[in-house]
Amino acid sequence: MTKHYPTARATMQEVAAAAGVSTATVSRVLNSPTSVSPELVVRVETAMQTLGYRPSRSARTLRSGRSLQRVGFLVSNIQNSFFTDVLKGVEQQLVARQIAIVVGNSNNDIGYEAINIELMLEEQVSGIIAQFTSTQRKFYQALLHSQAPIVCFDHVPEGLSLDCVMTNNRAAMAQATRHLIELGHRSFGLVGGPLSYITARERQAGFLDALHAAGIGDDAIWIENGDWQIDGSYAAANRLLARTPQPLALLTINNEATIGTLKALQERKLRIPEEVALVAFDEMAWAGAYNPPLTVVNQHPSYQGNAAAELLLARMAEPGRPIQQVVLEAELIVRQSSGMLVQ
Amino acid sequence: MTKHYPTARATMQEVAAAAGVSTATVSRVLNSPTSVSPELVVRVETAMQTLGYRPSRSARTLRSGRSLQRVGFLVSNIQNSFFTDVLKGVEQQLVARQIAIVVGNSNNDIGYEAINIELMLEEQVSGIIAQFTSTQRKFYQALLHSQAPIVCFDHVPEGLSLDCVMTNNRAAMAQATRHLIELGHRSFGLVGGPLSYITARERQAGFLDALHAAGIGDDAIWIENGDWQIDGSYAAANRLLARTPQPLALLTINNEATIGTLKALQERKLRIPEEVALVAFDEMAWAGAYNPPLTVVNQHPSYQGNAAAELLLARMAEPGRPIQQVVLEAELIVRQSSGMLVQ
DNA sequence: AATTATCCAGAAAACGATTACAATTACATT
DNA sequence: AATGTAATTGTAATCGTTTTCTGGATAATT
Repeated sequence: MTKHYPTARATMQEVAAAAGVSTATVSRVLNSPTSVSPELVVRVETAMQTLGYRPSRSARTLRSGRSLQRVGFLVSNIQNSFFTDVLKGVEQQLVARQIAIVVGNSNNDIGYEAINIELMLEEQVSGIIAQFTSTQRKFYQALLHSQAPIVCFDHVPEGLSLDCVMTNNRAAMAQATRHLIELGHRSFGLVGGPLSYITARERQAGFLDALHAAGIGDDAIWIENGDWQIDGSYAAANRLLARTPQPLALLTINNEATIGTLKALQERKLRIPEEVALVAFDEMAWAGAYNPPLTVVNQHPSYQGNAAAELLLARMAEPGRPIQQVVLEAELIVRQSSGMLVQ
Repeated sequence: MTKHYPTARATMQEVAAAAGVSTATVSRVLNSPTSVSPELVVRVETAMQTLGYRPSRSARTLRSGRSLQRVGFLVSNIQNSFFTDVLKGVEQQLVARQIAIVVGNSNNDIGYEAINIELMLEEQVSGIIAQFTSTQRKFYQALLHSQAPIVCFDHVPEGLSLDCVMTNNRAAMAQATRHLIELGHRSFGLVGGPLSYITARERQAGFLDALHAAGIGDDAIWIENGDWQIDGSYAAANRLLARTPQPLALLTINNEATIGTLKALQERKLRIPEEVALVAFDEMAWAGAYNPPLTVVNQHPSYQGNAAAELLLARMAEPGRPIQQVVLEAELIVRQSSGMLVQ
């Protein structure tokens, strides 16, 4: 008994003919089976089975207007594990609901981002989950006017009110810094990010909050900002290490900054945590396998993805609902790079 | 002079009316502008501009049958950087051509993979670039019968003939092993993968090729196979390290195996490369920032993505063309984890 | 028993594009 | 001047669904 795989795609017409009903009935079986007599339901369903019927999304979307079935996922760098971790969370929520995900990767380029946005709108995505490349509102005018439901994560462009999910960045960074203080470190460096991003500003503020609260003087605080990416952070870390006394306790602003910093440390043959202690923002698959294992701030990215998907679904279902922000607390995972109280 | 953003989406009808032409002409301006008089082209184009017209992909796809505009990208684990690196390469090729990418992540689960495949087929993707979760043909019958153009990368399920792009795995692993031999190492371990995958078998074969060619006896060769993933590889590495004399030269079968192995090494406080030398399969963003920097085999994933996209485009354009395999040579990036000739 | 309400299924009109075909025009050829 | 040809443009059918509207059958109410 071999299963039958039709060569060409069967249409609703053919299913209707095979079941001896009208296409309207087939459609009803698909969309609201309760409104069709049980007898016909089975007849139609077996017809669908044997013909290997698969409804055309294009036709559905075209006819019904709404396309509850396609969602865009836009990020600045698809190679960054934070974003793919979020994507996984989004996927979990959406695939179960038969919603396809269209990905767009701007690769940190506003131009590509614009192309991707256009593409998504043409695709008639019913919503977009985005980590925008820029903080400037002007780049998103067209998107905003398209009326598409949007959920941001990581950061929201200046002056826009949108649903979003974020980490409590200030508290997270403060906690990480406090951890370093409690370990007895006395001078502190931050490999930061571009201050045009609220995310970078908040994390920096958290860093300073903790330091000032502990009465650490400004002469023991160094900050160099990179560009969220490996190379820029590598340069920033090098600037920092060149003018900084050791021992030093270092924090990084995100996962790529961590890699750049590690590279700089590695090249300068500085020992972690003896000469330079480190707490990294963002958990990474290999953080526990690093030598030494890295103490990190975990933003729970896949959970953020879940939350973003839920927000989007809610917004799509009820466009008029109030704008909502979901703020998640991060978790400090203490490993060895931050140094130890007892050596 | 503010740009006009229409609230509701304009249709081709409206554009036609605004430009004082028929919808056929508007369509032609879109699809083969040369067949329309220049004068009308500009009239139509300005009408599209002012109305903010954006063609409906659903309608296009429905009417034209072909949907040259949507491609599926299916992987077993979207969190694995090798796959996202490939995705980036695919993206580069496709977005420029206005083709959207629908991602599917099976998360190493055949069931989820099947759901994703169904979803993609419903989406009427015009082709699929896939890194299949299983090697067993039976899981892909429905997909195959759908007639959708498919390009595999990483591996091809048993007994299927499909376009694909792969690394010359055997040669790559042999080269890596030879590197270790030349460095003077004398016993060798492999943290391998499931041998049901041709990819794992080939890499293992390359490992043995080089060893046998150098006259290394079987008593100096250890192999433990994991599951391509971190945890399984961690366990395999632990088995290996438990029954292996040091010094040892180790190879890993992929990036996740590397992380698992590193974790095991780290826990056992084994020094790299003094006690255990290491060559890792797959370049990773942080490989050069590890302590010590990791010698790796680089598969050029984003280039593989480019190639896969090109293959798919070619197949979509000409379904009858002969099946083609693209085999890429990998590159050994020598850093410090493999040990040094001169200490 | 007559009337009304309820339910179910079909007919047919959309949705927004593409495209075969027909019609018009302009131009070249004789 | 008449005819043929090529280049443009328009008309209308069509893609595969959903959905409104309508009719007929059955059940419920009086």
